[in-house]
Amino acid sequence: MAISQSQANRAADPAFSAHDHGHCAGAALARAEALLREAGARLTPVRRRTLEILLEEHRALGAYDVLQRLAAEGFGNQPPVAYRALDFLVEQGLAHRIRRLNAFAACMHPGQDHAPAFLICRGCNAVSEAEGHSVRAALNQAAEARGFQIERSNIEALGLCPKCQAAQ
Amino acid sequence: MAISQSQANRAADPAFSAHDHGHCAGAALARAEALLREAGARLTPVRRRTLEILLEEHRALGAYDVLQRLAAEGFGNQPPVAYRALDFLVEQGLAHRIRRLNAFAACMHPGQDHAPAFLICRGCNAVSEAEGHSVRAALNQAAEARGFQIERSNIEALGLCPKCQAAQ
DNA sequence: ATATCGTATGTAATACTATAACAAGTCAAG
DNA sequence: CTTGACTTGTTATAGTATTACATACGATAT
Repeated sequence: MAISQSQANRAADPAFSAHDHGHCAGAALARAEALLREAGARLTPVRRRTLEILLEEHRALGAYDVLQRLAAEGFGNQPPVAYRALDFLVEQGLAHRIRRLNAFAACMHPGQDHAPAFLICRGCNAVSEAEGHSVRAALNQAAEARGFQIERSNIEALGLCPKCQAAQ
Repeated sequence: MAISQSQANRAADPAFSAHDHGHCAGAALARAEALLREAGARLTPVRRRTLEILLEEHRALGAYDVLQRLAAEGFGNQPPVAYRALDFLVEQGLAHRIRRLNAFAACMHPGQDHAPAFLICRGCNAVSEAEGHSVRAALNQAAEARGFQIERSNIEALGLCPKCQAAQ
């Protein structure tokens, strides 16, 4: 058989494999617009452009990377310009902060109540937003056993994606 | 009954409740010494003092907080002094980096192969190193399903500890 | 239309976190 | 007692994030 067992069993992960990214990013942007309309929040030009920049790749970008892009396109070039747009997107659930990288990544499942576990490839810098409900559940249980009330959490893993493992 | 159900079922968490901290910290320090001897690494004065400082409380300290303490005690007062000691402790498994806080906390279970899930109280700043093997297992499974190979991970939750919930 | 109020943007200044690079000192093995 | 690995100290700089304030925009109510 030509396909290995691990590949056969593997869920397709857009972050780690070729896919129609135009569709992927476009859909996320469309959903974002709808969500904001519903929430009564404004997707202003800086915010929209910031989200588009994050959506370009399945990677996390530092605030200053984003700022540089924004400034080159005529927006302000001081840190708060980027931080405000990024913080807004995070608050609205349209982006995530990747603490291990001091960086931000577009949310791939905006609107869906999801529990992202981030898989960060140190080979190609791709960031996958893995479905982590089971991880979250285990974390909730551990917290509950101690009477701790979780408000926010971050679950991140660093390692190698399938492609970069093969490239070794 | 005087004790609530949640309290009765609750595992005692040293980070969130009164305990013999002298013993708690002393034991961790003793284990650290033994581990380093075994590993052939040196617990120099700066390193030892850094670990002691972290062990004073169940809290995470920023590198510059530690540096200030060290400098006041006659050690160097430039950032690398603190970062080097802290990085050493983290490498040796005697301390953990809390990414959400850009800070460091002493490991409460040095030597034991554990999978810490950090519970960070935003009320009192206490940091508990919860046992997270089940969390880690769930994360491993999510990663494996995507063919991702985890090398390091960080699992952190922000919220309120039992005391601070009551204090609300 | 236009006055008003909350929100958003732009900028300057600064605070906080982290690393690179090099010199000098320490310690154990040979 | 010398070598070589490691540790510490210092200078300088890079990278990340926030505070404070001024200006501009946009929806709403006159």
